Amino acid sequence: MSVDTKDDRSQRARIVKAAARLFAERGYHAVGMTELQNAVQLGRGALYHHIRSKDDLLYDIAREYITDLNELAVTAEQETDPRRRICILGHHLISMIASHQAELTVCFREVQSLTDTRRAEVLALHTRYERVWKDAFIAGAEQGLFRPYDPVVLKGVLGMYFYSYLWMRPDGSLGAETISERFNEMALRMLAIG
Amino acid sequence: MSVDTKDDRSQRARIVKAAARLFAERGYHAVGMTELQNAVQLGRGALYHHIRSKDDLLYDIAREYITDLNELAVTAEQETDPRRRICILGHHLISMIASHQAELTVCFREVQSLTDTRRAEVLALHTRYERVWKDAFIAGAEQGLFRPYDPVVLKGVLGMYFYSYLWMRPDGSLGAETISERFNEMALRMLAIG
DNA sequence: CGGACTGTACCGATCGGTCGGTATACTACG
DNA sequence: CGTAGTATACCGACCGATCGGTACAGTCCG
Repeated sequence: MSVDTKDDRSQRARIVKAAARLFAERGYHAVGMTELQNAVQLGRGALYHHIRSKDDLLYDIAREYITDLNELAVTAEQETDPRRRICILGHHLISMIASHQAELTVCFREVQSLTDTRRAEVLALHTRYERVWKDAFIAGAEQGLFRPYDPVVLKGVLGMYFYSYLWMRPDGSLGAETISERFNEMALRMLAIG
Repeated sequence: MSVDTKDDRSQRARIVKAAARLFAERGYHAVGMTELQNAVQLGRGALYHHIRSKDDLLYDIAREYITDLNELAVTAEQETDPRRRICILGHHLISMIASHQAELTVCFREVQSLTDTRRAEVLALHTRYERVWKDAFIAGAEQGLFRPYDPVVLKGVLGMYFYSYLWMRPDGSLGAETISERFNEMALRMLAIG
């Protein structure tokens, strides 16, 4: 595994990464394959040697990162204390956004550009992820720790976290740790009784 | 002024409305002028008799609604109590999203598709709007009503409100009044001291 | 040699936008 | 009155450019 490895996998990874950045910056439909080919310094034929289609690129990005989020969520579900579970979920979410902002932006914002069946599949993964949060809210309510479950509260809390992909800056003065700590504290305030 | 008025202004309004809906549903670059012309049942020439360009359409929508939001914000600034000012801002914002969801979606999500100068202009209006919220947070902090001003709290609160354009449904069981009341209550919790 | 990798020339389709021309209604003028 | 003139609203054919994707020949390397 030398640094100048040029095998298929690493080239493909380069392409996917560049595509995620471009799609996040300007939107899937606004980015042409010529732009992508220039970004990775490859000819048209070489580009299509590594990928099947533009849509596949979007699909791979959108599916991979919501899947990762779901896998992290599964580990969070092992935490029995609803308050701590919320904090773990929040921490994972903000960390993912901070470390893969472009990919998560594509994952959240460009789902609509997928073909119908693929969009449905990816949206199901999004729903599953939200479900984990919802379950934590309900568990906390049943244990008398949180206010009774309210979908508006769920949407409000998720909005606070999700929206961060739009303003967070990797080189910003605010680190992911700081943000997730404050957001977690605010989420618990929103859920508190009384 | 009969109901079947076909003058320039009303036709143009029909076009802008249809464009906002299409842009919100599928994204600016994904919508072709042929689609728009079919949506308003007009030929290509007639369409361009009423508008100058596709970009102008996007510009008009994005600028008009963030301007409206700013105008409402100005009236909110007359309220001296920071807590009530927040509630007024939240109420206006949620009401606007509920009553003009497609237009606000375009206003928030499709700014990136504007040309550079226009995007800068519209983003400045967004910044101005956020500034009104920020000022309310700072005023509350100075009066000892809110925690010290924290940009993360500001982003969190705004995220909660803004994100609603993605999930709110005009025919949903949740009315704009319910949502804004709960969001306002949560915003005040987030800002409370201690 | 053979196969992985690459660049280039090219494909049909579609893009946003323009063109010349038509139908209709209102106004002006003899 | 009739009719010529003007403005508005509209149509559909058409424009050059660009779209995503393919064909194919050449190169490099084990």
